[in-house]
Amino acid sequence: MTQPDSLHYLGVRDAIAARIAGGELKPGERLPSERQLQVGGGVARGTIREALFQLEAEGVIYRKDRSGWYVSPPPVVYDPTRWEGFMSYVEAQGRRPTTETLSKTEIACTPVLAPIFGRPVGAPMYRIRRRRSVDGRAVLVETIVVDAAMAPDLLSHPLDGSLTSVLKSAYNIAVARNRVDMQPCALTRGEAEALQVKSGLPGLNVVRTSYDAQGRVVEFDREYWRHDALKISVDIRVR
Amino acid sequence: MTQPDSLHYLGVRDAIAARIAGGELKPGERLPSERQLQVGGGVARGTIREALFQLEAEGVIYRKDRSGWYVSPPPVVYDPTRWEGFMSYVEAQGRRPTTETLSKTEIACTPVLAPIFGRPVGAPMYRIRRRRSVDGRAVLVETIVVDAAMAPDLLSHPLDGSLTSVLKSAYNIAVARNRVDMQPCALTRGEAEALQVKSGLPGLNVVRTSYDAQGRVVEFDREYWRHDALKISVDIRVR
DNA sequence: CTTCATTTTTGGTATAGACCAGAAGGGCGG
DNA sequence: CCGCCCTTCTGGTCTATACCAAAAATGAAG
Repeated sequence: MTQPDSLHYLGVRDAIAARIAGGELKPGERLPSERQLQVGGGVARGTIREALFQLEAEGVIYRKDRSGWYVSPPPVVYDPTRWEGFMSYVEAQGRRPTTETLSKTEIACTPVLAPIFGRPVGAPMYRIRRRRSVDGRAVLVETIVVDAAMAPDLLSHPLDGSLTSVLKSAYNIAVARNRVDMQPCALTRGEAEALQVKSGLPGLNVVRTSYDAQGRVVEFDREYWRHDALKISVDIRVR
Repeated sequence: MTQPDSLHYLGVRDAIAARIAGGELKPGERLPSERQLQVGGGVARGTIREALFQLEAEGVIYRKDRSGWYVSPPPVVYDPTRWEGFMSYVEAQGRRPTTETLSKTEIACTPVLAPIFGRPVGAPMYRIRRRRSVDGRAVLVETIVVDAAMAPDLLSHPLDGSLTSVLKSAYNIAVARNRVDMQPCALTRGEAEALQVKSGLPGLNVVRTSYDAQGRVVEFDREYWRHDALKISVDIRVR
């Protein structure tokens, strides 16, 4: 798989990357349109797009559907072992976090959820869907499930902040253990729509299960992140 | 960004995905060629490729340059907080790990490495480049740097196994702390070539810094993973 | 000023055709 | 049997064109 350095789209890619690295185009700024990038220099739009796709995979640029290509802001650093919640760690990095609650409903425990929570199928659960943004750009959508028996009337509390602190202050439920799974994925229909990206774009699937001191599942959370919005950082002392 | 379900390439994608999910095509098996997938049903090769790219992003299939598309094997689970080394945790999952040493050289400490190791620029260091595979498929390339003063004559030891255990048994150096950073990236020229993938494909960049009990940097390791080869899993007790 | 409808621009999808370099396979000669 | 060459197949790149739907810009009307 040797590469001859002479591929057309790689040249286009590097030219654009240079303009970004050189500060000519700043984070959040819009790139010239694909047709403008052709300039007339005998390059097909498909070739321009190939270059843009590469930069997108690198996290250098992102797109808004039918609006244009934009320079990506720096990613948020996330340490799964330190659990302060989205709002505080984004703020700690000098960024502006926001949360929107997309829906909150009471559901019946499904066959998938039952073994996770150790509760019978049909038991009442709360499901909360939220979208979280950094500096106005949506970076993740999440679906949280909580056992209704542990936190009755949860949905009447404010849900646009830290759910963990609501559970602690209103129900005296403390998280003692966290299990986090992460895997690259493609964003499908539902998540892509909520993140306002094209379906099929790469993303990161983060599944977090929180347990209390008795080992009961407090919170089951599935998050879909934009692949370019996150940087994972873990610092551990070996026992 | 509503999507009308009627897009041609999504239909093609789902048809192929169904054949894989249905067991007609098994992990490691080769898909029919792009031109064969056109069948004559009035679909352009570009549309077929669009569908294949999506499945690739999802980790369902992967490609070998100019050879064909293949069904992906399941990913390896990796827990950055548990540090047994590549060989043992891959084996523990019933897979066959292999390591090749691509190069091993003594280098002078660079301006980038100097502050990491707390050593002057020009100090002798060892640099080891390795490629690691699972069941015969290359999944990562890594570049390890070790301070030569801490592990004199390191390069004469066998390097195709666990480096950590070599450091421990031969030099009595134990890792007390690990720092791991992970970020989605695009695989560039060098890594892509070593992994035998096309340059620009998405990957995961893992940077691990290991410290001993005195806080000295024992090992600085930069890994580039295929994006579809890895699943990250962390389990932590909250203090 | 705001509001609403229209036009323009933009990226998204799709077709068709072309050529290339590398992989794979077959056959030939040793 | 092995090794080498040549052909075939395959994905990789690129051009050119076309049409669509959504976003953005524009302009008219209130």
